[in-house]
Amino acid sequence: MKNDDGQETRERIINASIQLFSQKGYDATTTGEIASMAGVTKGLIYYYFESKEEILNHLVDSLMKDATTIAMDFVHTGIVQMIRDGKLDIETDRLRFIDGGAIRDFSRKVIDYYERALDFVLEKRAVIRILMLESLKDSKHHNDLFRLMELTGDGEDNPVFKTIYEADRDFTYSGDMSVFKFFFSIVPLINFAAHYEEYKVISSMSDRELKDSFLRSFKIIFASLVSGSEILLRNDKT
Amino acid sequence: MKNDDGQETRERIINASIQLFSQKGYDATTTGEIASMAGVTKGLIYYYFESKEEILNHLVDSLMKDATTIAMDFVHTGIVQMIRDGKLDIETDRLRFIDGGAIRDFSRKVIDYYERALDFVLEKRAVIRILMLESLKDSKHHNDLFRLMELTGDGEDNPVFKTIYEADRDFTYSGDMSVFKFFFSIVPLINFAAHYEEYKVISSMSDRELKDSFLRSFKIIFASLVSGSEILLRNDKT
Amino acid sequence: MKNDDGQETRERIINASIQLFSQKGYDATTTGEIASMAGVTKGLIYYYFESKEEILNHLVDSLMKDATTIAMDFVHTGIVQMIRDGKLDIETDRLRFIDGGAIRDFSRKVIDYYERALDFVLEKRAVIRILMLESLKDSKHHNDLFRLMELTGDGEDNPVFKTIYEADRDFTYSGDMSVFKFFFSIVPLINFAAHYEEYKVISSMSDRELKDSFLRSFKIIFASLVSGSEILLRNDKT
Amino acid sequence: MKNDDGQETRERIINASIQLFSQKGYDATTTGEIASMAGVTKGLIYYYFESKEEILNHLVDSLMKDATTIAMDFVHTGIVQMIRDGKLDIETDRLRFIDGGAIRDFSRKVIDYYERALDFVLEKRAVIRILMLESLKDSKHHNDLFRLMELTGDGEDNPVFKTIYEADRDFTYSGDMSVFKFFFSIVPLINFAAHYEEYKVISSMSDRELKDSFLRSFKIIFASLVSGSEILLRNDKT
DNA sequence: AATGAATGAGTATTCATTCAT
DNA sequence: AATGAATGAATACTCATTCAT
Repeated sequence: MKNDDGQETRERIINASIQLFSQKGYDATTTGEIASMAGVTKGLIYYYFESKEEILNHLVDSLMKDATTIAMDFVHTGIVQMIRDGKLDIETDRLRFIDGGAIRDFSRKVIDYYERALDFVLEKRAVIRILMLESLKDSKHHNDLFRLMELTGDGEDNPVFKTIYEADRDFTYSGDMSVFKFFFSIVPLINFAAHYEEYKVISSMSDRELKDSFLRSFKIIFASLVSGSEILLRNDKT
Repeated sequence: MKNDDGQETRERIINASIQLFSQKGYDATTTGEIASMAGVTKGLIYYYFESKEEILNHLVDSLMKDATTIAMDFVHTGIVQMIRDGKLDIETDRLRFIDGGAIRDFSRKVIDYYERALDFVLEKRAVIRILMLESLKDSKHHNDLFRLMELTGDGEDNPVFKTIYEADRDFTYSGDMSVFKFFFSIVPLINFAAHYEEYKVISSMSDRELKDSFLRSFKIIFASLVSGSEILLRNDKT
Repeated sequence: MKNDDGQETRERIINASIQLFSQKGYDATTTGEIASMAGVTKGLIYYYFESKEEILNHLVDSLMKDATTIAMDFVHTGIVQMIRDGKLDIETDRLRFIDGGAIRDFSRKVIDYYERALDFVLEKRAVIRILMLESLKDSKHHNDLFRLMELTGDGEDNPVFKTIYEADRDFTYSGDMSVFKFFFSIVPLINFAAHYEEYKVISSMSDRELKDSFLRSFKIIFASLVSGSEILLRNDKT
Repeated sequence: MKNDDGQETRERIINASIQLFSQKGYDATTTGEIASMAGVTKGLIYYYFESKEEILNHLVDSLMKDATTIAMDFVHTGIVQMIRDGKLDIETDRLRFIDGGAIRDFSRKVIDYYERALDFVLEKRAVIRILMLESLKDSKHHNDLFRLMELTGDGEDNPVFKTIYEADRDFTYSGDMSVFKFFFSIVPLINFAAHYEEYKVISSMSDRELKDSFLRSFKIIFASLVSGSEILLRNDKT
């Protein structure tokens, strides 16, 4: 198959890989299958990519890059801006707001952000599956799921943190906050996307209903964190 | 290596498989690796199992069986007993309790159950990882993760449901309740187990601290469902 | 070893397979042996054929196709033509000729055909061996030997029969005729080819002598069927 | 399965082997299949036989022994006796009889012998198949089919020959006679037995009809050899 | 850009055979 | 006589990758 536009061929290889990797897993997918689904010869794959693994890396890295962009945007328009406006102050293990209006403002921003993130992971759900599969294995992408968390977290080396860090040097999350955020916020989001198709079938809901239902659940969760003028996770036994 | 008790050999094959499948995934694990880790010859594997896949099936099926036992136990000592005692009534989309004492009673039972489930998934975390990996693929075990959910759910054909159903014919969960329970209760639990080792490393917590932190998060979540004399998921926008 | 014309490589695989299958039998031949005799790698065999069995199928099917062509040719230039010329009439269990000249004419054609068939099976004797081996087994080719017989026989579904059938609707062979034709005409021919090499050694004859001797035997057999103005197999006890 | 009479167990192994070897061929039959069909463990087979090949050897050797007995009997009661009685003289390329009565006598004996041989090969048809399969391969039993022919033939080393040889030192068959006897007498007989089941199906004849039909064919063949006071195969072109 | 022939190391599985009990 | 666990070499087949054109 001759093609003037090499980019389109490359796209076809990528899309075939996404579909196959997300269905059968990386290991169980053969280059032959990718080739035939993409409508190219096996040899041609090696013109565009150095190896099968390089295709995987490309997929995951692209996803991580897009995710970073979204997270960065939230941090900037949300947290950093509120700090600069004097509406928010980050203490050792909690975020302190100037008043009830600031909390409502922040809450809206967080929920908006979560909704945007939800749209993103649903759109990219095939790659999300691949990421989940690979993050469970001893692979190069073993830690990518955690890197997603750290995107809004407290690692020295991630760009989002650096942004926050520069805005307020005292920022740090408590351990509880981190656990909560990861396992009851990011993990549900990622898993919702990863298992979307199958869950939709067994739930008999429409796309709209399902998405709304999931967001309602998140709001309940989130509301449970907001109390009075604080967002907190107390270290004393509740 | 001769061995009178073939069962021990079989166990060694199973344990090696658990370790390898959970580390590298089923597809990337070779029978040669299983054999050498189990200290047996490749041929012997096929004396005990019909195929590599049959080993996987065995692992997953065992896990599902154990999980069912735990869930059944909770339903019996928790829900069914309270209904029989007249302390709990199950309505269309909520559980209604006779008084505050009944709620505290029930809450304790749920949290105890979650803790027991947590101990279980942590102990079996290697197999949980395998289950997660396989449930993401188009495999025989594609739906096993959902079957875990349905264990305390409302399918006509699962043993736990049948038990509840006999106790109260009107029982049913709302769609929201199901989404919440799956994505913000089971999914975090499963993922906590699956990513336990790696999370522990990056969190720098001890086993005890980590487990307690996770349970505290769950309690917050759970508390947000309890209100007055009801446990509910409201269908109106919150 | 690169080769522009893949067909030549394919031929080498086919020829090696013929040699090995006919010597050791299909089951006892390994793909490794085929590869090394053909001077290719094991993997390449699977580039040209889907499986070892597909090679076998190809060999046998080719032989059957060639045999069909030869049989068809005989039917056309022999039987059908004589019927059209009014020299031959086919009755229920015998062929009736118009006169002695017609019989001599027909006899010459049958013997010529048998000689051509003999040349064919001798040339293809390696594949004939394979066919015999497989037709003795519960394999896909279990009935191919009989299909050879039916090529000039009376099945509704074979092309030769259809040709004759169109020429004379009353045509049918008696059971005796069929037994005779198969076991004392086709079977000797096929076995002559299949055991040719070994028989030649123990008989100490040259190719020419052996072939002539075999044909003389056939002529005696054939002559015993021709009597008066008929070719027949009587149903009364001889 | 415990068994007091080891012989019966041995028989079960033999019978299972006959059935399986004749259906799938020696190479494609596994010791596991033999064991399960015989109702014994794999290990036990090696108590009774040194190897899988030894089972095959046993089957074929038994058949050859029985066949030899039948052939010997014919030679004694047929040929040798007639020679001793002065009714038959064996010349270079023909058998010369004293008169028409001697021919009828001899013919009856030959046909009786063929009929007995037919009963024998039909009874042993499973082993005959195995013999045919093996005689087509480069195996230990490569020449066993020819050894069957030589049983009434002219090899220095076979017991039947020795008997005839001692009765008349001038005995020898012409090449033609040998070709005829092998390919149009023994080969049809053996093939009739080997393909019996399948041929029966496609011919729609009963056992009785089929056997009679085959014998009638043989009689026609045989009659064509008997002419005047001689049984001959002429070396001049017929 | 694209093809398709070719490679070779690897993979699950099989199987005749052994052997301690 | 009989079992069943164990072996290890072999087997059909796969697949990521290379490369000349």
